[in-house]
Amino acid sequence: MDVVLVRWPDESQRRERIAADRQPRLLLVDQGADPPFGVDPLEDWVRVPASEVDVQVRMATLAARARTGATPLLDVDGVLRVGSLWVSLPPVEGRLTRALIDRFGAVVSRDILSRAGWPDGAPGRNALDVHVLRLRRRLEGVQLAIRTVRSRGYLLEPGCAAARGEA
Amino acid sequence: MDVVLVRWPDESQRRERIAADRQPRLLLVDQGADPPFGVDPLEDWVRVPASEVDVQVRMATLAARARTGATPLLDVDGVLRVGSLWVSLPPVEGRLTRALIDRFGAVVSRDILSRAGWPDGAPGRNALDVHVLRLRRRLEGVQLAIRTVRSRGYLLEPGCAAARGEA
DNA sequence: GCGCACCGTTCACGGCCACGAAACGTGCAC
DNA sequence: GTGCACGTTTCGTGGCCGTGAACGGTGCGC
Repeated sequence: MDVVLVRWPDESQRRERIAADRQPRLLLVDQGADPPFGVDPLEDWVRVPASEVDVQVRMATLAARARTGATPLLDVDGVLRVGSLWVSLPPVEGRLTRALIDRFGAVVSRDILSRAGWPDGAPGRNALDVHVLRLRRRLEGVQLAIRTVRSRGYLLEPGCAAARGEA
Repeated sequence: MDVVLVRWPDESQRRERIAADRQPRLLLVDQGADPPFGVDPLEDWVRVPASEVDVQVRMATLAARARTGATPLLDVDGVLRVGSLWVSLPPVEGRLTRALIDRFGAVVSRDILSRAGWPDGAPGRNALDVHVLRLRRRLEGVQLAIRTVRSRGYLLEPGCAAARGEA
């Protein structure tokens, strides 16, 4: 996702719109203006005029943060895209993945997954386990990991390589 | 938690030690040096010389991020989140942790913990000790520590980085 | 001083259950 | 046929949790 440049304080309401969209942004702070205050890691600011390299580094940092926090995208054809990587998912695994992405980073119960994967009623009890296993293998290729939360469900999160910031 | 000022690139290895402790830090970047690159939201940098207000704002931002990131949060699925780290807690340990978080930083008596962990009546006397032991090990992974207050109870506090600062 | 009760820490063990993983079979599409 | 998607069976592994027991520090009574 691209980093947006915003003049501060001139474009302060544009900043709020962009923040609501959770887009990374770099505020260009006018001489004499007070810099903005906020805890959002997707926002940074720089006092203008600034050297080219300083601006570039801040933008790159914001972009990297956005990348590690970005949620994967599953299109209607069953293609899962994460950054520049992608895999195609068979029907059942696609539906499971959609349920996991809807609550990306949070626990999804086996029950919800079961209903998501088989809307017309689940097959045997172990079918879900096996499909999670196969889905895990497939998701390694796009740097996603399914973590087990015992007796509660599963959770989708960025894989270890992605967490380290490797592209 | 206080923000540490580090000269860059002179004190680069000090920076790494502080980063390992998850302490917020502001790097003072020398004229002519390349600014550092990293995704850690607890790190920021400023090109020296800089105006007083700029440095103050960056330090305040880092301090605010450290505060919000260091406060543990236990969600309904038994997942304990501290900043970007998390662990899943089994039922008994989850209930103990909830009682400890409700009085974060203060002493919680063994009696209250016992009732919190086993609402339907506690098992043997040793059960609480053993669960506290196991909970301690688990919480190391999210930088939290359970301290014993002899004959009073236990208290939960931020882990090693903060402890080093206090001692 | 000594012994002793109290309190807390840690380990080892066993039962139970959730989950992981391999192997196999079926059916479908190309 | 060949390959893939999918479901089932079966077995192994490891987590959760309570118990018992050994060990050590602290403070008290004598």
